[in-house]
Amino acid sequence: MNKNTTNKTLVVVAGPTASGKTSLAIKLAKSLNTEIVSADSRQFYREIKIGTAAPTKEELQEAKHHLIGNLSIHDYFNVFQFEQEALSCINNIFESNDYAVMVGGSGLYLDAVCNGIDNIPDCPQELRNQLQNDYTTEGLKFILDKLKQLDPEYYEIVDKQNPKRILRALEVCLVSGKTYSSFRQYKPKERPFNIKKIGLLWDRPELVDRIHQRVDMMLEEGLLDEVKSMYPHKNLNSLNTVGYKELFDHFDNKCTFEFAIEKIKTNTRRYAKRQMTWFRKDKKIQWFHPNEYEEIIKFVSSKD
RNA sequence: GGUGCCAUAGCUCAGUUGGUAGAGCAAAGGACUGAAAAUCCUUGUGUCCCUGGUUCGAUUCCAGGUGGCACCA
Repeated sequence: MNKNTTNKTLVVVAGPTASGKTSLAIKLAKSLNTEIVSADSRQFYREIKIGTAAPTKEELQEAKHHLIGNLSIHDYFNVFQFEQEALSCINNIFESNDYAVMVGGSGLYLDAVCNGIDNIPDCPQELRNQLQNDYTTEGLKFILDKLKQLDPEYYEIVDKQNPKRILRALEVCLVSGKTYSSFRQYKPKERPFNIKKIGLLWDRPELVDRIHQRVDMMLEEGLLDEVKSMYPHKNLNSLNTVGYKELFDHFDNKCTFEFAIEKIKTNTRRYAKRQMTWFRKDKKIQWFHPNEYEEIIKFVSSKD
């Protein structure tokens, strides 16, 4: 199906945390009479609703959401799986609808759906643990040298101070017997639908204010209890998340409660900043102030 | 009221034997293909409280002011 002949449109709502994505997505879904697919790398864990600012019960009733609370913190999940599942949701919605709404703040996840992501092999946990162990005991240079050997091409361009990048490349080389570079095609996948991207833009001081208020609100809603109940699982990746890791430190007596809360605010501000760094690069995003709803609707329903 | 100590970056503070300054934190900018709310990189931020004095030159020494803290009345 050609892009120009389809009348299906995926409306993407992007923006930093606390920018009002959830409520805009619901408004759009209601007015377009359609459903929402979440692209949030934390809100699909059902145990951590408060700290991830997942849509509330009431919000979920206003519009049908997909990929919210559909996983447990113990489940393994990755971007490639996300691409498949999100696409399948979107296609289902398009069977009875011309529009679908996708909302989320995880840039990599949004891009996986909009542009596709290369099919690079996954890695068994044992090998991953072993490589991680190599890194902790032998150091960065050791794994870097290994990568130089296995994939000299990627070695040239890899961020040599970022162990995660190096370890991922290594595991792919070892699992596949091919170079990591050979999988990295970056060939955009054609999607059988139009994509319209909306970005929510605030002045920085306004956004910072909203972030602080939201953290305070989370506390009122019972964040502390939620984090407490997650404490036994604090080493899971799904809980390496702003709002949780800081309070785990407090429970471990590494800092006071007040300090942990300040740290949550700081880390949320930084997270928002990183999100903006990612989104700014995407020239297809049309930026709006969140109260420009008329303009947003006009943009969504415009022909091009 | 008296005495002592302090006043330097947004914050906490270091420093300059007199040649206009630097750490941590915060902040800003950036990278990013299966753990991405993760992980990683870069970069500053200044009437050195004010006024006068000494000096070629004062943020640094001296005096006075102002503000803060402590102690004594």
